[in-house]
Amino acid sequence: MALQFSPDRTLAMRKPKSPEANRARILAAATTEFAERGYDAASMDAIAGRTNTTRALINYYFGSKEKLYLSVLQQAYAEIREAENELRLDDLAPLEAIRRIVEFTYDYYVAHEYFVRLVVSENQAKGTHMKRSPALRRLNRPIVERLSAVIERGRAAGLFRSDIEPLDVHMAIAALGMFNVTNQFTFGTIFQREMGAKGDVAHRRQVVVDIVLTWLGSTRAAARSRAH
Amino acid sequence: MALQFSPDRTLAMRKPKSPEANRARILAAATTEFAERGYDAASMDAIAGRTNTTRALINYYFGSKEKLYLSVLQQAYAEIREAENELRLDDLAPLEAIRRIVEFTYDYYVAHEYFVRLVVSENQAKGTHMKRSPALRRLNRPIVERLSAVIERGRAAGLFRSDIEPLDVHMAIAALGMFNVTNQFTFGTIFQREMGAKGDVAHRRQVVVDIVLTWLGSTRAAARSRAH
Amino acid sequence: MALQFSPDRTLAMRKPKSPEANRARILAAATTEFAERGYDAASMDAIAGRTNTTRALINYYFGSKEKLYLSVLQQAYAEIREAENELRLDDLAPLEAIRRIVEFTYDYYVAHEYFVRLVVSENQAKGTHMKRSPALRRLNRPIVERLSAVIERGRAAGLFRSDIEPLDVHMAIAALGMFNVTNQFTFGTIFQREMGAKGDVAHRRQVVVDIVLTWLGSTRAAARSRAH
Amino acid sequence: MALQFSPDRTLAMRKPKSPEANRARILAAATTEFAERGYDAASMDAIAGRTNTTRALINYYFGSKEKLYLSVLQQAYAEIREAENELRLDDLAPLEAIRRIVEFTYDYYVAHEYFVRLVVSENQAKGTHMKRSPALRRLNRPIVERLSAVIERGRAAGLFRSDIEPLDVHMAIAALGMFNVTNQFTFGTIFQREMGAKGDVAHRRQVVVDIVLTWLGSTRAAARSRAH
DNA sequence: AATGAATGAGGGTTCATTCAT
DNA sequence: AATGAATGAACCCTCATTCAT
Repeated sequence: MALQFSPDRTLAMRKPKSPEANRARILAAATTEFAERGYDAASMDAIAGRTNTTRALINYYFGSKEKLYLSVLQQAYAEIREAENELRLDDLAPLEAIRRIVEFTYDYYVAHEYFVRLVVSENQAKGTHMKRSPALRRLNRPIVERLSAVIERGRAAGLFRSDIEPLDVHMAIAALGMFNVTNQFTFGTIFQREMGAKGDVAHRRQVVVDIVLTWLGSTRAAARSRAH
Repeated sequence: MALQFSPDRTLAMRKPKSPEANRARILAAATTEFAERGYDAASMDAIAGRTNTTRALINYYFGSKEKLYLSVLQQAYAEIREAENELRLDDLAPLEAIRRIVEFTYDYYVAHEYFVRLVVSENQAKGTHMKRSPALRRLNRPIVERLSAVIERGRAAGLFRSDIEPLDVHMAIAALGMFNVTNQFTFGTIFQREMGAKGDVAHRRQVVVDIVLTWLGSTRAAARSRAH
Repeated sequence: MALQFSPDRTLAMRKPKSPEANRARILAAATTEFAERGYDAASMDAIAGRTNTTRALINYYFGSKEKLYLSVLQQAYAEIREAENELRLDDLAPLEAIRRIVEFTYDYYVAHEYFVRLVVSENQAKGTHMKRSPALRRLNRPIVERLSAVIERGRAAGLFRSDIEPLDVHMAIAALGMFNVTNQFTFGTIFQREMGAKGDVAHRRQVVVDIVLTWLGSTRAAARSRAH
Repeated sequence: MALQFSPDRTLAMRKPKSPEANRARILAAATTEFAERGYDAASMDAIAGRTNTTRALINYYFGSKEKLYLSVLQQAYAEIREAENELRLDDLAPLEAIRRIVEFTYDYYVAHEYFVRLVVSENQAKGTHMKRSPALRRLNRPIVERLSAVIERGRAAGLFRSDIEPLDVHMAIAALGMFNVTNQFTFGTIFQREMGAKGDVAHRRQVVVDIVLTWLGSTRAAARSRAH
């Protein structure tokens, strides 16, 4: 997904022929702006500026700031869902499949920081806008079903603990991957460590793989002892 | 520890006697406002409204919106640092000490959501304001040193792996605890699970304890096999 | 006579076959909108919305907002003129004929509030648009001629005073009937009395009949004494 | 009440010393604008322009367009109430007192067209704003009480009919006086008669006096015969 | 030490109209 | 004959800040 447009490409055309392209350009610019500044602070003018159009045109296409924002959110989720569909987990042994899921997720967040920022932004807004959009409320990310299937295979092979909920595994993967992006500035500053797409990404990703696989693969006995 | 602690602790009192109290009230109101809406979207007027004062007075006390924000951030970090200082880890066995750290961190985030929101907000702003404040750039949170000491004790006792960096442990603890708060709205909506201070907090906290202790306590051999 | 007649009589039908029908639908919707909000505040978009067409189409049919408005005004006057033509005054004794005129006028205003609102609106605009339309400037409402004829009959029969101008009679009838509709909200609120189509319409109409007939029927001597 | 300001008087002063004067100037300008164009069509910018200030300042003083409008309405009603208080009806015989009330009302509307236009405008808006203002909802215009007292005196003296409600008398007076102003443009155009403050004001006012006095003074028997 | 007054900039949205097709 | 696309202007309101007192 190309978020960075060369402004020159569109500067000349006053009246773009295709409204589809216009819509897409606005959506891309809005994605950047909303990801960059959050819903409230994002400016319709800034979005217009990024696309060489006007606020009026944006409202013509999307109706309002909130509707535009919801379109952005919807597309962002659609994109990650699409990417998740590309994973070929059935070809891999359970352990390798988990590793792939973790690495995919970790890398996706690093490569698509805008997605992470949008999700964070929506959470900072307490999910206000998501609540109002039936389409977004109905969202479900297939990654958890895939994850469940892999875990089931692993359990059948005696490789994974059976007292761990797949959703908790997903949460751990998401949390550890997101944190790398969401907290890169404060964490980086306070602990002097490069985060996000900077520094030793491979190492930090490997740590997450390690955490998740260790957890999933530990024996039940050990788990019991940890719980008092 | 009091759950759901509100920073706006002086909202009830109307006309404070001293300028000190005035300053404190403004700081408390600003904490709430900045946490609630983020830096850009926060309104000086709203802060004034929460304190029965005026925008002019706030500028008189703090100089500008950004300086006020930095004061808020500084105090928020000072408060968690203080709380971390209360932990009495030396009295505990390594394993129990780690458990206490994880639970403390998890609970602190749940109870002090405003702190989490401020940190997220500053990261969404890419650390812009933190960078400009020498005091904040010099921030250090003692928790990592305490954590290091505990891990060292655990290693000496042959309980913990020795190839894990304490900072990575802290990151895992912070990530898993923060995610519970930061992503409660989207995650909750998409996966139909109560997050944050709602739902089965104890279970979710126990999951985090389990993840961290399993990881720390796994054998080196197992770890080696996981890294290809 | 149908009380509460709505000009928006075709709102239900969706896609009309002929451009004629389209024009009529737009006119009806425009009547409602202009009556409801006044010329300036009326929105071409709202009119388009009421007809499931677009602003562009309306301009295509009518040329501009003002031309549309003038068409609306013209039709509104044409309609009351038509209704006035239905009165069969020659069959009635002078006194009864006057009563019928008063009651017709009073009821017409109550039932066709949109007409009253359009007239008021045009007056609030100081007749700007009417002035520009030759057709509207040439408007004549036959009611006054009919009224004159009745008064003449009444005078010949010695029933009515002869020093009263028919136009003043018409003005009194119109004023008293219009006020009931035009000032229903402020008058109703301030004096706690239901106005317009609500409350005791029959009583209020009877008051107007009483006023007009008393005035017309009073003796010249009495009138002279009243004028100092 | 001076609605027409010489703009020169205030053009030089950038920062008026007295906020009171500023408030008054804005209120005066707003009165003119709202009376001229109605609530919806009135422009905050135009009001600002009339006072050499800015929209922001007006909002600073009045909070919003609607609050400003309500202040205008309130002042307009306060002014007519004040004027009504100046009437010295007790010194006059009942018949003369009624004549004075009719003439006062008629003249007030002619001289204070802005008041009539505001009232009409609020009615065109269906009383929306008045409903929201407790102060305006509580309005009562003392003229009706004065009128009642005079009518009572007249009845006691055997001069007036006793089956007429004072409120209906007030309504007739108001209706006939208002119509002269409110419908001056359409009525004038259609019937070629000067209305409002133009033409033979004295004659038209005398007609209203005649109508009201004739009605009030007619015998009961006559009235009975008119009601079928 | 403290504050009411004032303001320029920018916020999102609605508007009537134009124009190429 | 009819319409989707596009736009510049104007709409009301909120903002953080300045300044005289």
